[in-house]
Amino acid sequence: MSAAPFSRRERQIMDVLFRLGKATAAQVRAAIPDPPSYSAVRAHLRTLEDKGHVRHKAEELRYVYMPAQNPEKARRGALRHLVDTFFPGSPATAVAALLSAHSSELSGRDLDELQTLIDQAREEGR
Amino acid sequence: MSAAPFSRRERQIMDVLFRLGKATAAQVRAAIPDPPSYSAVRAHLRTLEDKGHVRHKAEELRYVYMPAQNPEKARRGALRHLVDTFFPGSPATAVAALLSAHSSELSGRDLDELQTLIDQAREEGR
DNA sequence: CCAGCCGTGCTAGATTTATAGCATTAGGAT
DNA sequence: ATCCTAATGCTATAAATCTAGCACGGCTGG
Repeated sequence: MSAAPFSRRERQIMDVLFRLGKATAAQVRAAIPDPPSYSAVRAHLRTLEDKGHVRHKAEELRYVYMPAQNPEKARRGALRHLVDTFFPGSPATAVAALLSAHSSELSGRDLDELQTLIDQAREEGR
Repeated sequence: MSAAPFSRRERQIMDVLFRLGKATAAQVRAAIPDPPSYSAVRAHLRTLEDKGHVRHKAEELRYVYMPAQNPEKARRGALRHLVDTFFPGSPATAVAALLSAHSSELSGRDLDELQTLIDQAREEGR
């Protein structure tokens, strides 16, 4: 369990990897707002790999790094953590906040799908 | 901008404060899974206060700490960060994931409110 | 009164994180 | 073949985090 927490830089790097899916050391560095040296990024990637949070493949003479954990699982964990700390006990508020923050970016099709989910929830809750 | 990053412990402590709203040093310590010494928690709270992330009130002879930032703003920031890193470019997926993860905990009234939000989004998107 | 119990402030030290620089290897071009 | 570029592995050191312990002050009960 223990959810091995990350240091500041490690957290930044893991976030980049989750966002990009996979990336070289240089790409990771480029995606960090206040980037440290290339060397430092590589060192962090190595230690993250040692700890089992990241893995790499050799690709075109380069190393391409990616999160070791199943992305879906990581997403669920992040969601749960966020709901627990910022919307404790009221997931509905979380959904509402998320929805209203992005309402203008949602397509009609998106809204249809959400509609379906809500209808399903009503079915279950009956 | 720069989103002043926290160290591992600082992050843990801030999360507890957001979850509880306000808490004494002892309560913060109790809420941390693998707690450091009471002294260490106090030291962290002090440095967090120096940096302006936390403030305290004297209450019943004790210090009660709370986040300095507007909780609503912090929530919005956390949501945006999560969507950006785990659901880049597809907020709809994020909403869907959140919704299906908690569908069983939502009351009929909750669902009504979400319904309203979706309807509003349709209006706007027209 | 005064001893014991909280609570705080502070400082010094251990531990972890973060960084840079150097050595080495592989490929591609001249 | 040899040089140049671009990548990796490693190690030493700088910087920040994390921690514990001690000193002090105020309340409270005997």
